Amino acid sequence: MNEWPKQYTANEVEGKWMSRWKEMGIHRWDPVRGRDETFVMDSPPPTVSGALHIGHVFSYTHQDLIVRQKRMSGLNIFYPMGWDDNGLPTERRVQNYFNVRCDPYLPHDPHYTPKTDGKGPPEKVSRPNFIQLCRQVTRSDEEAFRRLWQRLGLSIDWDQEYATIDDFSRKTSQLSFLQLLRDGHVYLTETPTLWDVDFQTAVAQAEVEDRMMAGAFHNLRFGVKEGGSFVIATTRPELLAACVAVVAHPDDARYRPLFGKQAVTPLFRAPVPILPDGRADPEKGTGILMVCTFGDATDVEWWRQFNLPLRQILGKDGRLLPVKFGAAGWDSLDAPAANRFYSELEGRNVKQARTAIVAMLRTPDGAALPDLGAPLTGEPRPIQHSVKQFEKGERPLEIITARQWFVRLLDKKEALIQQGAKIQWHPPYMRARYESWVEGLNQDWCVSRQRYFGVPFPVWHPLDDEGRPHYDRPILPKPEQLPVDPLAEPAPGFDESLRGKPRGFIGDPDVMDTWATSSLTPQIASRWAEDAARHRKLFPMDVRPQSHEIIRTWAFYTIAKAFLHERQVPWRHVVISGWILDPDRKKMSKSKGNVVIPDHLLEQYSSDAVRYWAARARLGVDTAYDEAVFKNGNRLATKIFNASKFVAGHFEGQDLAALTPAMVTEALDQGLVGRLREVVRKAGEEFAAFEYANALQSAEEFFWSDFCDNYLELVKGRCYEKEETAGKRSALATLKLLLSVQLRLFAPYLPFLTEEMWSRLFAAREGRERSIHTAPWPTEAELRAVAEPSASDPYGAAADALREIRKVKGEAKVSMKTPLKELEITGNAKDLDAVRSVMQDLLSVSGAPAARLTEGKVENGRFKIRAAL
RNA sequence: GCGCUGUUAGCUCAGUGGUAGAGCAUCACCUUGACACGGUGGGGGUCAGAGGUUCAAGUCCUCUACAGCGCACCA
Repeated sequence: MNEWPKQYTANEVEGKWMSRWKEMGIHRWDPVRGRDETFVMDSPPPTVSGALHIGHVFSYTHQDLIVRQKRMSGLNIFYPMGWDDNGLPTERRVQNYFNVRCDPYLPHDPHYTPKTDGKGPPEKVSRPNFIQLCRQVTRSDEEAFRRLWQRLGLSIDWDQEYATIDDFSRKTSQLSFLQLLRDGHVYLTETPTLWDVDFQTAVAQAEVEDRMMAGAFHNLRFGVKEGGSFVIATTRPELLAACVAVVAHPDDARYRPLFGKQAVTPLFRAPVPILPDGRADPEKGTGILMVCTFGDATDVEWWRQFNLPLRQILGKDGRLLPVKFGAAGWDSLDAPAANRFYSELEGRNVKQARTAIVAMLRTPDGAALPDLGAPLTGEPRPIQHSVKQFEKGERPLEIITARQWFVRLLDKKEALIQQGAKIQWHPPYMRARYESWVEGLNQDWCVSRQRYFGVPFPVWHPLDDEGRPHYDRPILPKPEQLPVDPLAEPAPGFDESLRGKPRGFIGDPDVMDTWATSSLTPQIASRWAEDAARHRKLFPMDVRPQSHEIIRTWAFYTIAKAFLHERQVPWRHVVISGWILDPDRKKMSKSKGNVVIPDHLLEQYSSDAVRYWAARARLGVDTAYDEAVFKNGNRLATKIFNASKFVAGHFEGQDLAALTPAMVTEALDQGLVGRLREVVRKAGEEFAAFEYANALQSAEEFFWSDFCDNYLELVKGRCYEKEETAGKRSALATLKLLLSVQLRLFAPYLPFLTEEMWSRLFAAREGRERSIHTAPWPTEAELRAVAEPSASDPYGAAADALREIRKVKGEAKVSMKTPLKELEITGNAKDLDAVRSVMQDLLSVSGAPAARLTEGKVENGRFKIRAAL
């Protein structure tokens, strides 16, 4: 037997095992075994360009706990790892890192190398060069994650690694798109779209966040063409030139006489209809409002409902476009004046335009009709109101008309809620979040992004004789051609020279929403796009672990895709990890600047200790970041090490194989095995419900209090006997069984320490038991090999009596080792029988030469002890 | 506005109708035979508040307060 060190040195041990496990191949999925004996985890591909932080450690540990317990239960584990690398976070990181901006109109420079000084205005680089930089950055970011996962001991099958931008993921994503297009679930249309003016891309409803912002009501006097005036209230005066109608509530007596007449806007003197509609709130503002193209979602509704003209004044860069009043669609009663006013706004961004237009609205010559006075009546009244923003953006979203690809979901809300109900959510109440999200959907899924580092749409558009694209006749690749890049490869049947030429083609310029690919992680991992048999073996998957803020994105889109493609749920269970809160109970996030970087923690406290901290958090429950819990983890590891060392010491010179459950003949030993059986039963049940924290708690309670504090002390006397008595053999056989079972109970949580102990004590050369992580998860049956004690609860009796004896010694302020001179135990007949069955151990631990047992009534507790020192 | 979750010891949390718990912190005591990264014992709680159901409520129901989150609204 190897020499046991005085202390456990986690860093050394942890470094050793990760590479050993790799050599042993114990994390590998076996493609031969059937679905029924396979456990499939749809592990989240982290956004690699995001900061690594303790939250990652937290939630990925949760998955690993589940996976490790299932592996020990004999299941064939499929635990892949992907990297989510495409999309805006990476682009943004590349822009900052290299100080570059993508200019898609620049030609590819094959000899491009990025500058390193990063000073001055950003360098413009071509799309292929930009993508190349993105790939370069993500490669090194992935490496950082990979290192951390390995250090943390995640039992990932690295043969199943993927990245959401790699060839196969692009193929999968494009194939999914083509199938949805074929089945009529996808359409291309020019429509008002939520638009981020900084990133200059469309975004989907799921990426929109409502944020409270300061704004102001501006009261503007409109004229009535037939005579008179009224005052509207708006928070967006800069959109006045885009006004296409005025709306008030049909029952509003103040404005009823105006319906059917024409309003005239200030400054631009555009005649617009005055319309009645129930959505106008008489209580709000002045009760009458202007409809612009487009200030908000209701504007879009009115625009559609009343078939209003489009006056787009906001450009994709968020600046006001050049427009000409007096031209078709831009009616004005005084076009020269309108154009003079507008020239003050053109080219300005929203904020600048607002300042400029408010100044003009203060002058009487801006009046809609002569003699109405300055259009701005009163001062703007500041308000706080919620404004839609891109979750990654800083300026409010605009609504801009653009051609976009959509996945049709609004007509499937009911079905998608049904799908959600077929999945078991842990904790169950998280399903409510999914449902309220689906119920609140008000747009189809906009999947096109006007960006660069993403999966391209596998689509070309034919050009007519004049070189105009026909968007209703897309040219599509054959599935076997995928992945394709329509901007780099010619459309099927065309020569590259016809790109952009009349009767030629253009490639669709957009890339897909990152979620369009991430929502296919089950299909990517199962290789749905090329291996139907493998897909059937892995899909639907068993568990999707994720955090709750992405229920509306990742969970929702994945459920939607699985439904659209196969009318299936993607997984049977969703397990939701909580958040990490900083000590002030604020969510830990990069933007708040309160994140904790995990590397030094793993050094300082060991991976096992950090995993222990993560394991104590129940699903869905937010957890305060508390280093005291890491220390607790270390204490547990140390205690297990020391207990194992003690047991190992008594195994010296013993034939371990000969210590069988049949040798457990002592009542104390049998009684304790019975208790552990309860712990094993509970742990199994808890794990079945993914409640690993509760399983840990019972194992820990048993280990610390029953095994270490009580049993080891009670049994020491027998262990140290010189002779090979039946009592000693019973003790050793019990220690072997109890320690083996307990190490296995702790193995998912403390994989390094338990493997080290297992390798010293129990590891076999071959088969499942060569590693604790493939060794069988403890079962009640295994512990039933030990006979039941004849007395009732002998261990409990011994523990209770011991507590009383310790109390006596404690009150006398003497060492627990001080022997008792006399001992009398009073209790009822049944309990005294139990005491009698463990008497040898009780005398040994108390140091009493003998004990008198007296039958009698006891006030509190089971026994009354009278002891003399 | 609608909804979900929570409120238990100084702190972090467990407790799923039957005598209020754990770890940390705190106090006192115990050091050579696994472990001072330890052991033993103690102090500390009208379980947010009010009502109700029940033989019995931290636990079930109703309302209220506070906190966090989700959804919706956004002139």
